[in-house]
Amino acid sequence: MATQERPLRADAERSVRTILEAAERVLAANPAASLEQIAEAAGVARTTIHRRFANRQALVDAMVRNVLDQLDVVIESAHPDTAPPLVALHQITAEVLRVKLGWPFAMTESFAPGSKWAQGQQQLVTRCVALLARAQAAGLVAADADLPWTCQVYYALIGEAAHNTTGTDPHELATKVIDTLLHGAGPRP
Amino acid sequence: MATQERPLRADAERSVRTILEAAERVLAANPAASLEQIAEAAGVARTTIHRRFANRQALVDAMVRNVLDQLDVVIESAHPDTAPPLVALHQITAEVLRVKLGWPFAMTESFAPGSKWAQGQQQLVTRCVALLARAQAAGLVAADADLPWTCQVYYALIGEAAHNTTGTDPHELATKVIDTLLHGAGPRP
DNA sequence: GTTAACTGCGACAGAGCTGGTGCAGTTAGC
DNA sequence: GCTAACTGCACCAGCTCTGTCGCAGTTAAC
Repeated sequence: MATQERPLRADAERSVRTILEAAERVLAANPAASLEQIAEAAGVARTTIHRRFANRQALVDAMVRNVLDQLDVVIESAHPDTAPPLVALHQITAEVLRVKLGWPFAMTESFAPGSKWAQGQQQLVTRCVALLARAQAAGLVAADADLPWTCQVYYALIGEAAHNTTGTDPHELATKVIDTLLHGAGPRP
Repeated sequence: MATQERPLRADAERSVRTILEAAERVLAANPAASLEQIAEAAGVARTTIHRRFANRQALVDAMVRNVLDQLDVVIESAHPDTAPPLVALHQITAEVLRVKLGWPFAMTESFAPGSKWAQGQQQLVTRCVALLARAQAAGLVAADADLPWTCQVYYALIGEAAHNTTGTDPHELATKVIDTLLHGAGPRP
């Protein structure tokens, strides 16, 4: 079966990575795809997936945990509590976009409402709101802004930007996202 | 065995409605739900669903067609080509929100990328861009704004607003959406 | 070099979903 | 009131997916 604690051998570790990446590709295209299809995309026998992951849910969970860990690192390394708000915001946006472009399925899965990841996600929202509050204190955000709503909009903008296959440079996209978030589409004074 | 052209009897018509509404409720909660669950929610035998809809896809198609028709009516009645842009925008936003709150599954389904509804959706985008262009001419939107991107943001904002169960009044939500779309979260001059 | 871990393959059982049929009872429409 | 349409029910056939097993061959780790 799977999901044991014993350290994996190097080749097993490798096939786990391969499976996770293939699952991302396949499930992004079709969330209802079978394990058979995932195995084929990974160049692996279906039984191997079952050996490494107890069931489909365990596989998805591993994918989600993977991106959540990445997001944690990304946010931490942007120093959202000490760096200038706009700098941190830009840095985080670009990096989150990079993660989202690579792991779209796992990303949407982790953000699915009412999932087991709700608490982990709530933690992200809290940090996001905290950063926005710093931006507010710095005058970047209106004093009377609805921060949870702004945070929601921020996530949505990142999601939309990730759909834009044209501008694939994360930093360029990040600039657009933050510009839209702060100023909208209206005329500038 | 279904989707015939012969006019349905009144009771059959009624059960079709019941099934569509139940399907919306069930599939919104779980897109992978079985027809059995939908039938149960509709207070109907599963075979009845099969009698009215050739297969699962036909059922979903009917749901999507239903909302697309609603959206068409909604947009048309707001006179997007003649009414003042801001008025039309607000009117459309509020009504679309009303539709989305009632048919979240069908709505996201119809907007799924690469679906058979892509062309119908493209038509909506075109009309949306046209309306935004009028708003641009009226000075509501920056002259150098990226209209397709703005339209994308507009859709995303509507989607997010629909997740807000707190402010359930469509007009209130519409105000928030348009305000965010045009001005973002930054401080007002 | 030995051993334990890993993999592919073939096969299997079980479960769930789909789509269909026939029949008896009810109901809308004329 | 008559007829055709509609529905629920029981039942069935077929399919796909999941999860498991054993075995033979390969490979990493000591």
